[in-house]
Amino acid sequence: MREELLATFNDYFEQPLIDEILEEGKLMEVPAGETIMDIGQYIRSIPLLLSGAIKVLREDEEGDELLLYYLEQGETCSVTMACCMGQTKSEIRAITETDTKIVMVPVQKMEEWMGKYRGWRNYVFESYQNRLNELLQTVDSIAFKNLDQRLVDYLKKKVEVTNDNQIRNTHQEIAYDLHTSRVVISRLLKKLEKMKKLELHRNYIQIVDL
Amino acid sequence: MREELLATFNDYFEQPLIDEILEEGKLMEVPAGETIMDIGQYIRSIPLLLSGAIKVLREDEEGDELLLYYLEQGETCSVTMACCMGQTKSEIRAITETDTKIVMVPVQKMEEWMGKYRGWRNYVFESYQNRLNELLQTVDSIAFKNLDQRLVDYLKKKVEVTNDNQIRNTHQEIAYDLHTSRVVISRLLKKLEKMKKLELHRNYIQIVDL
DNA sequence: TTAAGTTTGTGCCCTTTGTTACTGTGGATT
DNA sequence: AATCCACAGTAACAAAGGGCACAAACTTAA
Repeated sequence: MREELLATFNDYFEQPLIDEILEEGKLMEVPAGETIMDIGQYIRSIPLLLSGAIKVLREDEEGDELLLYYLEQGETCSVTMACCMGQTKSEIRAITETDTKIVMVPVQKMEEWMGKYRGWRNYVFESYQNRLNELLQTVDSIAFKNLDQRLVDYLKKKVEVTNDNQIRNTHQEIAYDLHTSRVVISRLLKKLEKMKKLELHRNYIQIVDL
Repeated sequence: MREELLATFNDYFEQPLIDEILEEGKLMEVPAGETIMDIGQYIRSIPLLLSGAIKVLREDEEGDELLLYYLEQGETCSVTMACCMGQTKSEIRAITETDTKIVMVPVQKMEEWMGKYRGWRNYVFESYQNRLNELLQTVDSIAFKNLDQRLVDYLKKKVEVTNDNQIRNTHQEIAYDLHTSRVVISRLLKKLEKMKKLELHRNYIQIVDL
């Protein structure tokens, strides 16, 4: 765990902080597809992502979903932090997109470190900034772009995050992430296939050139 | 200025911090409708809102707009903070919705105070949290709701923020905020009028019961 | 092998939202 | 009074996206 922590966070965190994280944090290895945080849950620790990717999504009262953004190596979930600090229930759901390694840090420590370590403060700050910017991107996407473009962006991001040119999802799953219907996604994917940007197969999509 | 600062921020800030703000901050009185921050600008100070309301909006490349949220008394713009800290250009535009009083604090001070004052640190964090939550609301709104509901929400919020049951805007202005066209807004407003929820007049809308 | 379930393709129609174009109206200007 | 102009109302049409139904293809289990 020490090596992985250093590899990912050495640039941000001072040595004593690394030591404290090693002492207080709990390492978790989570396979892809697990829900590690759900809407309405109370949260007592925040995740530092050592490797892999986590997708963060929002749900409304009727159970309709929407992908907000992915967390990648070295990142943490500011929305979760916000919930921790405010002692409120989680506003989001987090699902591992790939196999991941996560260090879970208890909330009390995170508050303590805020006063104690400059590196931690900067990191937390930077996280908030990144999350705000990602959310702005998300807003842009749903407000200003049409579904064709959103789908292409989604596929690109997926390739980047999973580091795999084959997207192993059903059309229905993609539809959930983009908050639309399976039929619509099938239609748009077919259009992209005709444009030679990808090839459709059963249970996976081969990305050619987006 | 001292009284206004105390009235708004006394619960958050310790006395020496208040004194520093008085010393370093610049008081601005801005009439309604002024752009106090624009997309692409570099930002060297962050605003603390003493009274009034500011609307914060996003714009895409084609100049299409979308209202993100309002800032009210005691709040500050975290997106602006994020830009300051990251030394990047503003991602948003801020326009005074009503007449406002604002204290502008230079960025360097704000960073200095982060280490020095617990109250400031908490305030800044809480601001980020509020902004994140507001943005999530915005995402919900545009992702999950249809225009009818978004318009009603918009009008409600406007009444709350301006503290006035008459909304003094043209249909075109409302259309810009919701990123749609004037014709569509006129249509929906007419529908709401038929439902006795409001009365349409030239240049203003009388809210009856939303 | 047969049956059942999952995934994808597609046609048809509906709703929501956006666009264009034209009309009317009240206020301001000359 | 004549003119101009910003604002609002409305009809007609277009486009994007969603819903339903059904077929086809493939997978898994019995």
